Amino acid sequence: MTENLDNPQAPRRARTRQALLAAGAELLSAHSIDALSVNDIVDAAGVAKGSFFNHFEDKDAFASEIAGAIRRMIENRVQLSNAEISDPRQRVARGICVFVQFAMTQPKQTRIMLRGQERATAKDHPLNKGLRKDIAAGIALGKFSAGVEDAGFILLVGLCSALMLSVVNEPMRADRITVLATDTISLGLTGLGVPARTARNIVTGAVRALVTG
Amino acid sequence: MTENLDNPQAPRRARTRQALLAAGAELLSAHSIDALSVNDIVDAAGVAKGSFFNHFEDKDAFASEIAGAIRRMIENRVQLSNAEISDPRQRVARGICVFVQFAMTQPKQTRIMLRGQERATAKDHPLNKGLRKDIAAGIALGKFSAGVEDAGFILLVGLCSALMLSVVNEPMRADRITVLATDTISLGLTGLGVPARTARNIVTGAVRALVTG
DNA sequence: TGTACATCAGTGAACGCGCGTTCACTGATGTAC
DNA sequence: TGTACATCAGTGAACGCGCGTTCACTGATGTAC
Repeated sequence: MTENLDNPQAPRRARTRQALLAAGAELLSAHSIDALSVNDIVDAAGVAKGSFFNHFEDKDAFASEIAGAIRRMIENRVQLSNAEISDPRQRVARGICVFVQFAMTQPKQTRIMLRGQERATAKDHPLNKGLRKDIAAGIALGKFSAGVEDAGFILLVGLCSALMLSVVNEPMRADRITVLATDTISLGLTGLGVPARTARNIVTGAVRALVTG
Repeated sequence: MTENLDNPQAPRRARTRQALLAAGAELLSAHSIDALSVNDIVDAAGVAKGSFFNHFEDKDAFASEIAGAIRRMIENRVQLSNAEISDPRQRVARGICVFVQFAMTQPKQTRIMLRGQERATAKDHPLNKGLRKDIAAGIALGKFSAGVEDAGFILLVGLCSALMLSVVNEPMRADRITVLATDTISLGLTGLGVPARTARNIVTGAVRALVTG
């Protein structure tokens, strides 16, 4: 992105690049990169075949670029939404809310994200590191049960994925999604040892702040 | 399968078919069907290219056959393991244990199963119907909190997927998996409203009966 | 049991199509003065 | 501002390769008698 600002011919180049990325995001929401041809991509983008290789090494680099952009987008949103929040229970609830919100508003990007989820529980992923840190902090503060570091992590990651999957796969009105997310995240926190009523209050607040508002 | 018994030439035909399916299971555990060529498959199976089309309409039918066989296998195992169990809490715990066990012993099939999980939360899937029925029964009996039909379902489906993903992606000794599964499923039941200590007892019993034993 | 025949499944060469990739050319954009 | 030039990105025809699919042939298996 930075190089575009330095380069006086950026606008034209950037337009082509964006057209390709947008077409790719559209197509990849329905098919794996292996199921797509470069012809499919350039036809959808309305550019010549040769242009594809002006911008991307090959199909796989193209797909990685798109997946990476989506990942960075959601990482930013989670971090932003939790910047001023210190309570680990709230941080966890708000983080998952951001994902649900993303699934509601960007179903296509969400499908791409969910398809590449072989590494969803990998410990080196920034988002997973953050979640693990929040869980550890919650345990240290006595807000979560002792010893749930690993199991709690798996519970919450799974819950978040399954919730997003439901949102993008089942046609639902926004208010229905809000209720479902509130219920599901509350159960998750309850599982981690937060009293059921407290969990619900915390989650309701998070949903109000991030999804409804 | 039945036609093989009627057909006197079954053995030879069945052998070729099995070689193709076994090679497919191996290859599909690492790549999507779109990333594989028929050449890849017949080379791995050690049969001639033409034979592939004696047995399967095309690549997609071949992949469906393999995925379907895996799905039927796990459905059978879950049903068998719960045939004599009526307590919904136990049924849920044992069902998830069967999945974990499967992930431990059949990591390749598990990867194939997890890759095709776009429909993991679909309501018409037999396993999902069963899980929903168990949750409803648990609520009716007062064993699970009121109103957790949908949220509890999402929580448990997500937990089960994330647990399997961890098992196949992170190298772990069997005893570590046992502990992790026990912890995670316990948190899940706790989330659904089962008292933490009761949940742990139920899950420990299920794990003993199905994974350890 | 042995022989002649029928059926069936396996084989791999051959086909043409569509793919990823290249590159000489065109036209747009920016720069010098 | 206008003109000549340089640079850069877009274009699409052309390439050869590997793909999915077909099919005439071979050899294995089973049947008749």
